[in-house]
Amino acid sequence: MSDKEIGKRLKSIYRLLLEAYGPQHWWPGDTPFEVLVGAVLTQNTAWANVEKAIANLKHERVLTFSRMINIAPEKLALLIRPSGYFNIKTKRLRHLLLFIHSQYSGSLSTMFAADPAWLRQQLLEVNGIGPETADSILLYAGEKPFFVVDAYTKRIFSRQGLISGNADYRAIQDFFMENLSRDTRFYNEYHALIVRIGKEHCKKVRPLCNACPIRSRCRRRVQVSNT
DNA sequence: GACCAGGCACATC
DNA sequence: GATGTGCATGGT
Repeated sequence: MSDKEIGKRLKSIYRLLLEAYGPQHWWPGDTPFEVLVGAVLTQNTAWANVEKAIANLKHERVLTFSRMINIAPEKLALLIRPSGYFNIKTKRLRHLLLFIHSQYSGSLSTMFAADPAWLRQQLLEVNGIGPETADSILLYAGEKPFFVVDAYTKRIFSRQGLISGNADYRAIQDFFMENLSRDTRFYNEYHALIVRIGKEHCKKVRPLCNACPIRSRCRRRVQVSNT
């Protein structure tokens, strides 16, 4: 398949998803700081559990940079407990906050004014910030055009036959970014739609059901039993 | 009760 | 470099 055909295919899938589900209005957060915190809390975690943790943080009024960096780690862990992995996530949040404090004086707007590629490298050096979390922060908190790759992206697009099943993060991200124009709004919506269809149709073991908007192109099309 | 969720770091081979 | 494991709560 030529590059031109791949680009058309990716845009076609995007259109199908948008027609089926409409705009997803991501990221679900009121401020860039809330988005950044949510990006850590949602690591391998259902969003509904993250919402409970965010609600706790809001109720205790610690969802700002200066408040969160100053509260006791034990208290932070207690508040984010519903999002799971609360001890490790407390450490990861603190690593991230200390990085922003030392490098950007605790200012997200200063941080996002830095060269995006350089900032991405810096974020990846923070313990607890991997490629998906870094790209989520860059795209959804900083509005920088980085395509976010997650488990659903890999599963869905390998089933579509567009990427290899053993492609790594960078290879998959390059695949999208080399075949789609670098557009923050577009990347925002595309990833959100992938998560949406992933939750409904493309879970790890569940086969696609007949209502899947891209089923006709899916290699793993399986008849669903009556359960 | 098993499986899954919008990952990541680290140990081991 | 690839593979396995710990981290943990809450919904289905």
